[in-house]
Amino acid sequence: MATQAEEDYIKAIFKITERNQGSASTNAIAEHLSTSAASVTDMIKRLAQKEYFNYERYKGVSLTPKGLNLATKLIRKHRLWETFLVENLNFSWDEVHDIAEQLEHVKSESLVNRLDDYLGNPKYDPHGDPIPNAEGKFTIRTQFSLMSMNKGEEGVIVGVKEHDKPFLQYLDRLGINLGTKIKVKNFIDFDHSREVIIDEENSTILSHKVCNNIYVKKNQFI
Amino acid sequence: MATQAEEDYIKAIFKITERNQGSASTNAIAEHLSTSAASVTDMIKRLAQKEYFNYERYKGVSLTPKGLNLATKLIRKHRLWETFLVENLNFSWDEVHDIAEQLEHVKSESLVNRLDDYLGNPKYDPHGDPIPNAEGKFTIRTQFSLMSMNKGEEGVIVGVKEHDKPFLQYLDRLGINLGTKIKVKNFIDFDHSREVIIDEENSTILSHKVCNNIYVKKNQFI
DNA sequence: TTAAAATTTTAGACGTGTCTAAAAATATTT
DNA sequence: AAATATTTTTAGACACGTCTAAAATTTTAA
Repeated sequence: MATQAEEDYIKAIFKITERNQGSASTNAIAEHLSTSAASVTDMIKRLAQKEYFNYERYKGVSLTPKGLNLATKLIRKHRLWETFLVENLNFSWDEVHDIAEQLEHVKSESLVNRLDDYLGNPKYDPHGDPIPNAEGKFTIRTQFSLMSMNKGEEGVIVGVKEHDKPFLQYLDRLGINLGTKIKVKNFIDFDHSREVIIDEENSTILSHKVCNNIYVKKNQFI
Repeated sequence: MATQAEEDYIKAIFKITERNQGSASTNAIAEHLSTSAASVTDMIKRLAQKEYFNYERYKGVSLTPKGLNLATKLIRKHRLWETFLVENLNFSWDEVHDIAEQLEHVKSESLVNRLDDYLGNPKYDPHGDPIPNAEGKFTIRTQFSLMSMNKGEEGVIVGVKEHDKPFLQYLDRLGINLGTKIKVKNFIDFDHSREVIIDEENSTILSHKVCNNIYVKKNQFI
């Protein structure tokens, strides 16, 4: 049974290799976990011995099937708890990360499966991220960054890339949530920002960085 | 912020001093936590320094107000989570202890308070134990052990002393739960067991030990 | 292609929480 | 009150997870 620290490493490597396919570098892991590269090397060696990682000196690490399996379970738990916190306990989407980070380490297969049922087997969490089912499979939705939309196009917000608290609070203030309708009104070439219309009402400017962090589903009618 | 291990010690001392008022002995703590007396001494010294305990060599330990405050919070969390597991996720009362033991270490004031509200601010958990409120106060009910009832008397089950899994499962098989009506039909003097009538239907024999572990409220009409 | 920069690993140390074996203190018996 | 038994503490060790400083390796730049 993996310790909490071990689980944190496994999740970190999952998150890192999720995007830049391949292997996670020592430095990337250290940054992700706010620890030193030396600690990461130590830990990696232990976990490689426990067969969670493929590891070769100076070459970074990737998850073995065993590691991937555990990572998926952790992601499942994390996202189900986030859903519970938002849907049932009325937390807002920027408050749930740290609590779910603790709850995901609670060990009980039946707990997570009953929670899943209690929530109605949701497919996406409050940030729009897919929730793996009990077999570890999850639904991938065709989604695009808001940046990739053309002038005049319309879409619905389905997720965010960063779960950074101030970022989510900023979106809240703009009235942007999952399910919010959004239309690109204008490109501002100078700084690559966009003028958008939110829910067919307010017009506002979203920076290049913000647009890159918002996922939309195009041409969807509610 | 107390670690998980520290919290376990604080709760153990609370539980021990709850009954035999006064102080908890090193050995009692060791047994409660399934560890060695030497480890307990080590740990006690650290925690006394952190002002959770009053401690004097060879004299046992008791909780300071600071320690009592933390213990009460842990009890509150434990019992609220047990209630959630039974009421919302349909666990039975013998399955919830180990899971709640993990959940009680999750640190978030707002989580526990929102959970409390979500559950409708329950006063008692699924074992009939009182749940401290946000201020640490809890309702003590006038309750008696089943053993103290006279022949012919009637009462309602309001709690159990031991939370031992096989014991709770045994009660389940007999149809005994919180709220179950029970009437003492006969004393069996030979072994101090009792013949009782459960919910005005089945008659059965309960041993001296079992009767001592069941709490009833007498003369209560539903 | 060699030097400089960045990354990664090793070495050695530390705090937490645990252990066993032995010593010290307390409690119980006789 | 002395001997014995029990409880508690100390001493010394170890695994986990962390750290800093220095060495080794790889990558980048000149």
